[in-house]
Amino acid sequence: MKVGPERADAARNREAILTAAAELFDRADVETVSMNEIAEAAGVGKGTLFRRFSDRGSLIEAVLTRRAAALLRQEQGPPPLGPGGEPAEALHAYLDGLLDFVWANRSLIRALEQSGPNVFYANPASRHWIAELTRRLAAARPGEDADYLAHILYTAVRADAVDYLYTARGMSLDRIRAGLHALATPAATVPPVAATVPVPVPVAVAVAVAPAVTTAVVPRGG
Amino acid sequence: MKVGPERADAARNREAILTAAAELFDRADVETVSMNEIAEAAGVGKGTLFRRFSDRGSLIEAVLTRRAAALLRQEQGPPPLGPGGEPAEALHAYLDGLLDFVWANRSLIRALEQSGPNVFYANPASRHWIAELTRRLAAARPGEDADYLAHILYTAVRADAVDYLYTARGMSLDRIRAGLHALATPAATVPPVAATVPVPVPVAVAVAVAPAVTTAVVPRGG
DNA sequence: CTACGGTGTGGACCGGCGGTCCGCTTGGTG
DNA sequence: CACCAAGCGGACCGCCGGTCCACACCGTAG
Repeated sequence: MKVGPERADAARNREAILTAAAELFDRADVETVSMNEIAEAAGVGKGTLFRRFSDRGSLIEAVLTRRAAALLRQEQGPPPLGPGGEPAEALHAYLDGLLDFVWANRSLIRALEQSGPNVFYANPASRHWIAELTRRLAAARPGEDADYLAHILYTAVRADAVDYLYTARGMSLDRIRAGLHALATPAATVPPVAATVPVPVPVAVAVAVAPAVTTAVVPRGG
Repeated sequence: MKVGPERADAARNREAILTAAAELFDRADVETVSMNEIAEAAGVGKGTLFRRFSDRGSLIEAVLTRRAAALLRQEQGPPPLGPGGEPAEALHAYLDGLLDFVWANRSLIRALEQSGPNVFYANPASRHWIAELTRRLAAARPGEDADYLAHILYTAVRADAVDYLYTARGMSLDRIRAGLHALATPAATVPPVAATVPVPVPVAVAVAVAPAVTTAVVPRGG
């Protein structure tokens, strides 16, 4: 397993592939985008495509990981999204960040969800987010089953679920957000819940689709 | 479009296909079961298979619909699962029924979830269950966003989610059930929630996998 | 019981998929 | 510049879901 420097053409092709894949996946209906198309759009051969990304799933994961980087960076920034601050607020800010991320990347995430059993829950980014949710829930709602609740909250922001609620059921993103926050609010302190949008919606993350950016993919001599 | 009686051999083959498919799907990893295999296992040609079930998704749906019949029948029985009775109890009994059904048929439901975008939410049985959940939630928790909550509760019993919690996270079915009930409990009346299993677990449905049963498919020589 | 029409059958066949292979090209190095 | 491994690309593979059609067999009319 060579981890060393990548040849210039290889790095260039990796970029081309990731960019082309991201664009095609965003266009629509990820299921219908074939590896052939991606290779062609990226201007590389199929062999090259599969040399960089061993299979379909790992390509999708790579595209998504890059998108997730923005969110992960913010997690290490200042509160409320970053560590520290009041537990309940930290939890709600986190949920907002997650929902915004999912919303911005929903078609891609749907692709990931479809790409194999359990990859949605089992992939590293998800595990990180669930763990973080669990931590914040445990802080905000001691005495409850934080682990279970974290999984449910994370399930509640699954791309296909959110997409279905929005597209097929006509729920606004704000309504979904409000519901999510209500779900996360400790039973003890929950107000009557005004069924509208009482939540602050603070940080909002704004990962958006992002123009890919590269920022030194091959650090090499790190 | 002939809707009348099916020829004897056609009916026999339909049964054979449904039975074989159900068995293969239950064996493991639904994604890996091909239509070819099903046809072979059922002892029919591929043409026959596709004549009865226009595509993969509709075959899966047909198998599942048959399984769901048991649950739907109980819904029209006596309370708490059937109509009438105290709202909160009706809601919890319903969730139990749903969870048990999902548990008993999880591999099949996972197949359905994978068979296309939104088919999990959009198929008739799901819509029915979600609507029923909404009704019971609205009765048990007036003033809240019952529609959203119903979808979240239904999402919380998605086969892959439950399966992941059980298999990968080692949560017992009882723990999952307890979490589900806590989620459904109105904020106002929720006790400290003992993180263990305080729920009654009343009706339990017991749909199980059911040995398919045929009930006189090929009368012929009566 | 026989003749017959059309529904039902089955497996060869199809286009395209994800993935592999390998002879040729090209970037990096001394 | 010479060298050669890393990289490349597209022909190729096995198999998938799905289609097609010559033929079989069911059910009925006589």
